[in-house]
Amino acid sequence: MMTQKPETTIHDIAKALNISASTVSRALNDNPLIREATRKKIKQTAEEMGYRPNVMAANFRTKRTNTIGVIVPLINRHFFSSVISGIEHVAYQQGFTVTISQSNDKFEKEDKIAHTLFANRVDGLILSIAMETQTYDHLKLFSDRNIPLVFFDRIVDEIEAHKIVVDDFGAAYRATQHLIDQGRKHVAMIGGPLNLSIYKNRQDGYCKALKDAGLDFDNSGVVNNSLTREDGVKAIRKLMKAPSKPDAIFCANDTTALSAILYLQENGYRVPQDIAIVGFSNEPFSEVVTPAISTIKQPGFEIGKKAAELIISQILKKEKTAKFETITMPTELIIRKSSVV
Amino acid sequence: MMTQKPETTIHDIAKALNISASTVSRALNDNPLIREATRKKIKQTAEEMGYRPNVMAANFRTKRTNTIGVIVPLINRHFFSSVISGIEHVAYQQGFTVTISQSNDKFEKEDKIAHTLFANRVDGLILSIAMETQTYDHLKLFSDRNIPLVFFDRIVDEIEAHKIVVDDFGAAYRATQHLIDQGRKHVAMIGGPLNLSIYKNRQDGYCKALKDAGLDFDNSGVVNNSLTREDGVKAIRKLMKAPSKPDAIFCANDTTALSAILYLQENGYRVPQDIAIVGFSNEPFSEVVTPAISTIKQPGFEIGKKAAELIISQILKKEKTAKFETITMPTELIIRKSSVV
DNA sequence: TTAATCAATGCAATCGATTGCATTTTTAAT
DNA sequence: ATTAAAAATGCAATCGATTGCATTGATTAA
Repeated sequence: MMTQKPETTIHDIAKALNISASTVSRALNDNPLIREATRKKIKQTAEEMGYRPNVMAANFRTKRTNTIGVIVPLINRHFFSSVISGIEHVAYQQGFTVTISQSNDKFEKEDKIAHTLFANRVDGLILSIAMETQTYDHLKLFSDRNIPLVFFDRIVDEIEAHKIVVDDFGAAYRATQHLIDQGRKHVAMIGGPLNLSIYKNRQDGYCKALKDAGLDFDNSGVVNNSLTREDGVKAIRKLMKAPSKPDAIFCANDTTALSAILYLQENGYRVPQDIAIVGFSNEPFSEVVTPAISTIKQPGFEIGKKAAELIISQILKKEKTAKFETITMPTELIIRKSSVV
Repeated sequence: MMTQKPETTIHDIAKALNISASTVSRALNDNPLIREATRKKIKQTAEEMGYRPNVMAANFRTKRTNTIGVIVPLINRHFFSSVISGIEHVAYQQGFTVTISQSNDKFEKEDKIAHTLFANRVDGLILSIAMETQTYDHLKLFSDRNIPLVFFDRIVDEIEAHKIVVDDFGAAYRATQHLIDQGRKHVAMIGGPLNLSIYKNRQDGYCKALKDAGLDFDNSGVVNNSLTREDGVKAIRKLMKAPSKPDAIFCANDTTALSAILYLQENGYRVPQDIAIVGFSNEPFSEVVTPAISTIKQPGFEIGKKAAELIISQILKKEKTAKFETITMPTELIIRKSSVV
């Protein structure tokens, strides 16, 4: 079999042209110190010799990897994969590489991944924390050493960093208000774990809307769970067994909204006539279910783009003085059949 | 502000313990040459000194990155994100990092990404090629240098490598046969670009099923396009304008199946009564649309796991002699309402 | 023409871990 | 106790690109 031909290095090029390796290095990096003619000749020779820069050597020397780490709860989830897609889009344009991991909503895995990415010297980290996560030492690892950090969606208040969120409170408020506008009096809610601010905010928005409308807020009208398809079924079952049945439900995601709709239909209720439903996130299925699910659209791709832009600008600028900002991306209440008779 | 405290290196540890750096290095890597007691002491000191290995230095020296590159057409696509999820799952267990890029189905981007990943010295590459891709020099880059390569789904016949596919031919055959079993006589097809073998195979399976059933194969009964939602609408419109209207349609993906269903419903046709539909891929929405779409389920997560296993085993074993195999993963025809009256 | 200035290029150290080979220490056997 | 064998550790080169500083060559002003 063929033996690996050894890679050509800048030293080989230098030798071939009878110049020094430093000049070659500078020329290839378009350093203005090098004369145009020299640069041209060097680049041409490099081309001819099939030179491929050894990125690892450069990274090692410069202490930069041009790599952005990303941790999401689950890659295989429309919102998150959209965000990743946006991140990758921007990162690629700027010459960065994106390394992706999923926490599976487990703290332990998130912790290990963070350490791995740290050890791999990613230039920055973009993440949305796991449902389980309640302590943040693994993230302080980054912030303590001034490695840029950007949170999106599921953010951490305790750590100073750029954060990208949507106006969960406002969106939930408008969703609930919309249900009330439809004449509903008993608006229940299926909510997520309250240690995550997004779910807390959605719930607060829901409560505020009820209060502002002068509707009684009855605690039994809210069920919190982890928002899976199965948990959704348990939740809707519980809600329908309560003494005062709801005539509308605001769900903290579309998955549980779907659970609710299917359960209700199977049990002889009509959606939206008997019970109106609004979800959150605008999953691809929401548009095509019958009835189509009214929901809050979150701009996943844009969030990803913004996150990448923020982290790259932090990576590139030396000044670590930057004020950290929390950016709120716009949402849109999409009204479909599930909430309007 | 605080100044960056310099990282501790193995030399620092060596100095602290008055031993050599090589011993430290070996101890930390659990090299059996080092005595148990020594190892223990070293590890403890490393811990105390807050030692963090410089992965870049190690990578540079060992010429391995423990990184697997992945290129998919679009991250934000259920099948692909499922595969990625599977890849990440296995890679993580084995201590590998996964770098992900999307080609957006553009050859040019795929080409650039491949070069970037190559320059970054990924230990292996897993990919599903872009619709546009017709030449493979950017992939030979890897195969020529014995860098493991695994194709999945959209494979390349011209390059020797492990390949993971599903039995597109058989699945399409069964899907078509299923439609014929329902008494349909004019089964049309919405197909993909034929330069991709998966679409070629699906089309061949469809044709074979028609022939075996003694049904006339009428060329006007097939429309090929790039299988987007919009193209699906164009395709179904074209099919319905043809002189002999179909009474069933096999679609090469669920997206176009959905296009067809929505178009037909808007235009007064009943699905499945007037026209039966079968899709391909089992997208999340397919189950919940009305009517639910009959489709072929592809095990994305499993494909990802298998791909990762294959590439890692290649990376770890020195022998480059391995016979390349093409693994066919099982599919399942899921019969739902869209094809059965 | 000569010194002074600026533009190009070269020298050599450096980044931190790994590893083949040499050397020392320990263990076992006589 | 002595030596051979085995086990543990150390030495020093190495990976390839980068970069501060030194040096050379070219240009300009006096």
